[in-house]
Amino acid sequence: MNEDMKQIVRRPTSQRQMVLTSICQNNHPSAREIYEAITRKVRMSFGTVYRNLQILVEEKEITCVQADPEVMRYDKRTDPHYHLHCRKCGKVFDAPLQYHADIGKELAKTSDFIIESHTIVFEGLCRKCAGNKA
Amino acid sequence: MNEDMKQIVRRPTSQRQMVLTSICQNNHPSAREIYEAITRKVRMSFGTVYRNLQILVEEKEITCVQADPEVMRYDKRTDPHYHLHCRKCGKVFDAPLQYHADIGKELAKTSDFIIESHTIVFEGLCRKCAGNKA
DNA sequence: TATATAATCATAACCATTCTGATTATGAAT
DNA sequence: ATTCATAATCAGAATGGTTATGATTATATA
Repeated sequence: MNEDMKQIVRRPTSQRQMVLTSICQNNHPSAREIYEAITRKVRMSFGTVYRNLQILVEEKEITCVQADPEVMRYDKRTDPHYHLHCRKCGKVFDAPLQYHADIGKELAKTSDFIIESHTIVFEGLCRKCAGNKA
Repeated sequence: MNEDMKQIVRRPTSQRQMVLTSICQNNHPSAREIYEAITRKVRMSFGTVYRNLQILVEEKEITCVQADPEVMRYDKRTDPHYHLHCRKCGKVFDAPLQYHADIGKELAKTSDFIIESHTIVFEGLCRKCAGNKA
């Protein structure tokens, strides 16, 4: 029996469920936003939020989105899609644009890089911020 | 004479020139990498590196690239183009792929978001890391 | 040459994220 | 049910990238 063979058996916890629920109820929240939403009702450690975010990503229940340079954001969606990032309020939105799975095909021919996935982030202003005279 | 009217007159410095030169001689370096490359030869404060990076971006002499989740990287190129990010070594490379200026056109119609620009990051393995059995 | 102020330096502060060590909770075996 | 092993939690410290501060230095212009 090898050390590396030993696989961790996860135990479901109310804390992890709350983190997941919070993500599902919010638009691409950051760890801090999740922490604040939860601790308005119950007590939870910041470390617990981060650890459960990692676990949920590992388990493919959520994905993380690197679209806001300031902070990592989390997404209830696990299917590949693109994002909009508002440079004013920092919020991230799903882009209503079809996913182009073969966008890297051309690249795979001309490059010796092994492409596994790709992301597209559109920068600009959300409706609300554009309204408030950009 | 309004306070806001007062415009800063920049003075060229050897430090800023060294930061710029370092970026031109390296592949998408981070602030730390620039700092280390320079301080191998002369003494320079970390704050000076960061401040000059900001200035060079403002002056559009360089651009910053958010492709490595760990750290901000800087690019001698100022024309729009895409990037490859190696998930193993973290290095960032230019993607040999034509820039599609109108990729957001469709989106502009179906979304109320004001799109100003977009970025594409391809994730995967660089040649070197792929060689070293991924 | 004097003056105003931009730039530098060293260091502290800040913020997001990760780690640590003690304690608690849980699933499985007895 | 009780015990046991260990996953999960908590509070707080540590880490690492980045920004701010305050004193000092350098430089463009009068």
